[in-house]
Order: sequence, then C-alpha cells, then structure tokens
Amino acid sequence: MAEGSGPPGGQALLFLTDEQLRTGIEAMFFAYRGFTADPDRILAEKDYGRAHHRALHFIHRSHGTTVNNLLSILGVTKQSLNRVLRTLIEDGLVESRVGTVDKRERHLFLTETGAALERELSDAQRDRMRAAYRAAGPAAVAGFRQVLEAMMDEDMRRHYLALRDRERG
Amino acid sequence: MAEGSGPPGGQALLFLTDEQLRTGIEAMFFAYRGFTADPDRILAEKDYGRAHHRALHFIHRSHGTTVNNLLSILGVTKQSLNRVLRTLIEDGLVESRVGTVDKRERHLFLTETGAALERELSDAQRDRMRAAYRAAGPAAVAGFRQVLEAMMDEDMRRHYLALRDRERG
DNA sequence: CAAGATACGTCAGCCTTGTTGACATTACCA
DNA sequence: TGGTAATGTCAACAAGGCTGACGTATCTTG
Repeated sequence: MAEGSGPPGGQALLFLTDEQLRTGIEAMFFAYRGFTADPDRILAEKDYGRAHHRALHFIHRSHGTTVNNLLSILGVTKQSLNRVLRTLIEDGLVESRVGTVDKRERHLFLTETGAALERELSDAQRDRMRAAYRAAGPAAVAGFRQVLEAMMDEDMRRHYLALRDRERG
Repeated sequence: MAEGSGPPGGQALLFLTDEQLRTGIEAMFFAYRGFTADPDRILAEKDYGRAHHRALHFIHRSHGTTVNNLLSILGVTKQSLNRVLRTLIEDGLVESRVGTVDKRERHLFLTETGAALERELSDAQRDRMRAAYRAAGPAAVAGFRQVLEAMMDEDMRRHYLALRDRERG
C-alpha cells in the first residue's frame, strides 16, 4: 500500500501513505500529552483529576445541562460520573438543581468557586492552544479542525457540532 | 480577551478568540476518543490495554530500542512500563535481547506474533486516520500536523521529530 | 583496581478512573 | 395504575498510573 506501483493518484495522494498515517498517529499521541499537561499540574495540587476537569469544562460550557446529557457527552457510566460529580458538589464547585419542567432531572451549574477553578484550568490549556495556533497560523488551524472533526465517532461529532455552533466568532 | 475593543489584528486573529480556542480543545477531546476507539475494541478481546498497544507501536517503530529509550518516549515510570512489557514478553509478542556493546541494556524486538498484533491494531487505527485525511484533504492534513507539533512539550517534540524524519514519503 | 553510576527488574502499596451488577427513589406518561 | 425514565448509590473489580525501596549486573572513572 505504500511505495512502488503506487495507487492511482500517485504524488497527489502522498499524504495517505502508511508512513504518513503512522506519523499522524504519533503526532496525536505526543500532542495529547502536551494538551493535558498544564491542567494536570494544576489539578494535582488541588487533589482533583482529569475527570473533574472534564466535568467542570462541560458544565461550564452548557450551564444547566442534565446529568444524562453530560453522561452522553463524556461517554462514561453514570457510576463513574457520579463519583466525580459528588465530590464537586460536596466541595461546593457544582450546584445541582431539581428540574422545573421535569422534576426527575437535575440541572448542573458551576458555583463561583467552580467557575474560578474552571477558568484557571482552561486558561492554562488555552495558553498552550493559543501558542500553537499562533505558531501555525489560521490556515493550519482550519485544517487541524477539519481533520479532527473527521476523526470523531458519529455520536461525538453530534455533541461537538452542537457546542461548536455556539461560537459567536 | 475576546470581542469588543479587539487586539491589534482584529479580524485577522479571529482564530485566537477564547471561543475558538475552547472549540479547539473540545475537538481534541472528542477526536482523541475516536482515535483510540478502534484499537481499544481489538485490545479488549485479547485482554490487552492501551498501554500494550503503545509499547507495541513504538517497539515496532524502533526495532531494537532500549528500555530506557522506550521509557522516555512513553513518559511513564519503569515500574509501569515493566508490568506491560513483562506480559508482552511472557506471551511471546516481544523479545528482549541483551545488548552487545553495553550488556546492561536490553534491546526490544517484536516477534512474528507481536508484529501480527501490532499490524492488526495499527491497520484499524490507520483506517480511521486515512478516512479523516482523505475527507479533509492534503492542505488540511499539513495544518493538522503543524498545530499538533506546536502543541507538544519540548521533550516529546524531540522524540516525535526523530521518528517523523524516518518517513521516506 | 575500587567506588560510584547506570540499566534494568521487581516487590509492595496506593490512587484515579473506568467497568458491571443490583437496587431504591422519585417522577412522568399512557 | 403500571411501566418507564432519571438519578443516586453500594459493592467489587481492573487497568494503568504513581512512589519508595532494594538487588544485580555492568560500565566508567578516579
């Protein structure tokens, strides 16, 4: 599949060789470590983990989301999420309000302290992201997002697009 | 930092707004799930985990690498790597040969069975990667890699570039 | 050559975060 | 009113990180 009697397209499809794909895989691996490194350092100091960060992020992003919706965004079991959510609520970072239209539902909100931690974490993560974006330039950023979007599972893409389309920019 | 009395550059730096950066963060999160989903399914059947996949991948990529080098690529402790490596060796997927020039070192190689599993895993992962690359096109792929490279920690980038520059394509 | 450093393996224990299975409560809905 | 849905919780388990400590070869250097 790689060299030699190449596929129709030849030079034009060079970015699809196994070598190129493998390098892309490694880029994802190494970049993801960088992506999580800064928030991880902050979280470690405060005895929280990456799971707490994810919950804070998406609750911030969707004020008043329900537990079920959060579960489906995060793609974990409710037992797993609950463990994290419980500590966040106990520690006063997240507030859970009974639904008004459907009282079985709980709507999740960040408290002031929760919002402060979320901001600290996402500031750190955005700083790196901003540096990377700036270094690569707008055209590269557009490509970056196109490839990532194409890489998602269908379900995740639905969630992603719903969030993405809130962008005002 | 976002709208209003914008920074110098205005429209030209729109891709650096907090909203855009946040969406990039979410893209990384959702895409990484897709990125690992296919190999994870295969691994689950065979009672291996993502950690085994990573070891197989990098041993394949650098035949005869030493344990120390692998440690520094993976960025985990030797105890953590050893647990994984031990099972791979016991199961006959990896071979560990005493170094010839420095007998303290162990050089790691995939056996035929190890190479077969590595191929199965990376085929699955590459299939998704290929589909994403094809959907996005060569320009997007170039941008994708630029941003990821800029996102890495310095140490990881060194490892990445060393591997990347083996590309023959 | 002796002493220290290096490469590796391993034991033990701990943590986070994922899983399954089971069960209870409350609330909606047909 | 009975079934289903949304949530919370208990228990047990596994993967894969971590630290700390120790042992054994094997280099390397004074």
